[in-house]
Amino acid sequence: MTTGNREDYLINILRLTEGEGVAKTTELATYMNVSPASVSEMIKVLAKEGLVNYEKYKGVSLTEKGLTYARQLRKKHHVLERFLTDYLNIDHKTAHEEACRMEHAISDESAIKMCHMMGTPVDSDCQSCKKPCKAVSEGITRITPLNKLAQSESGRISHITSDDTEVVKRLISMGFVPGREISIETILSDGGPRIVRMGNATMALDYHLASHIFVDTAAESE
Amino acid sequence: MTTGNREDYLINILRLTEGEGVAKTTELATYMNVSPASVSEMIKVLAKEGLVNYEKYKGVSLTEKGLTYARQLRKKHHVLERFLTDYLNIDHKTAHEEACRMEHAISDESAIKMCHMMGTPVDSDCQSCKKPCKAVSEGITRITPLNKLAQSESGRISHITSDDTEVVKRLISMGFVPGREISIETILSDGGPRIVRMGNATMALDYHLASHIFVDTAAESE
DNA sequence: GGGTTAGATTAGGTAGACCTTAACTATAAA
DNA sequence: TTTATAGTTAAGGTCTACCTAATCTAACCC
Repeated sequence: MTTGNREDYLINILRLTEGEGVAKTTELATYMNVSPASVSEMIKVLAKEGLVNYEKYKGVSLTEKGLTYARQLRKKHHVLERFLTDYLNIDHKTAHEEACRMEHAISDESAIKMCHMMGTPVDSDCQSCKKPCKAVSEGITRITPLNKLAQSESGRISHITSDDTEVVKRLISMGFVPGREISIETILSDGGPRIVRMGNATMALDYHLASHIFVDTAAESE
Repeated sequence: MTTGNREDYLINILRLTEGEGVAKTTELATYMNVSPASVSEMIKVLAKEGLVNYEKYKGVSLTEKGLTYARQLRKKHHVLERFLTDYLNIDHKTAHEEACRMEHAISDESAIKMCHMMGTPVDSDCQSCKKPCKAVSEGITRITPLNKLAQSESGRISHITSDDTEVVKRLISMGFVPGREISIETILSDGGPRIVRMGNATMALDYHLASHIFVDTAAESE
């Protein structure tokens, strides 16, 4: 793992190379408010770690490894930023600044799980983000809204999603936490409440509310 | 703001001084796996910032300011750790390590709001945490157990939960179905039964039983 | 092709955060 | 009062990250 600062360089290189193929030293220096000399120096370090392609006087670009790393970072940033604004009600500017700090501290695993928790792709124009989230929530396993599950079926909560943040918050506070095992005890009527069991708690849940909880039926027992 | 490392020193001083009044240099050094010399040095820095009381050869203790700071950090740690384990299903050991990193990055504001989001006090022996959490968590979501509702208050049943499946089933069979409007007609005594009205039925309900029914008081008529 | 110049690189240096070892000093218990 | 233990200072090392100044290169124009 590299330092937070190095990670910032990577992200900025990603930003600058997204359109063009390479980022120029001066360009990057201006962007980051440091001297070109500092950039040259840092680039060499990053090159030594195999994160950037570097040909003297020709500008930098990310290697495959660096690209993955940088995208991952950006994803973390988005995931955190979104969490801060949507779940904690932090204003966007503050959330952004905070995400800038936290993106260096959060692990890959947590970022992905956070993404799942929030249920939706984090950033519509972030491919590396969109895909894994989608993939995990739809492709790999059978994800079904809780209200579509038959009696006695069970699985693991994959994610919770709703247009309404409040609904998500409420469900989570009720204990519908992604990752937990859940099973349908009883279905009272077709469009009626579901009685479900999670761990050693049983609860009855409105049909409509249940539709926001997505269950991975492939992951029964651990 | 100090660096992450300095913050670690503060937390560890807090830990070691919690029982005794002061932490000894060597003790702290052993605890943190650094030389006593490093501790002496750092202590001086922290003293200069007004975070610790330091008398040569007499050990360190936190000043009021340092105590607040350190408690805040510990709170952040707990809040994050709890979020990681409960919401993201990260195992405890990993969550702890990650919280150690993130506690230095998260803002006070976010930590508090995160605490609110999770609804419960983060740490039972952390006063500064206990209070605000309770207050706001009840404020924001306005989901209240039926037995805590005041007379003539009303709302919509959000969910029913209990360790005991039978209890949930019984309540459902009595007509306490999520989604239904409910109001408190009469409170017989503080810990006594509630007489409630749902639709055109009235019934009396044991105080304890009522505690399993959660009512959303914000959503009266939809 | 040769000169000019903008841009990039190297060299060398500063500063801060931590850490270490080694030598010295205070404290308190025998 | 002595002495062991704990604590402190001094001196110095490493690492990260930055800077300025000087040098170098590529590329473009004539």
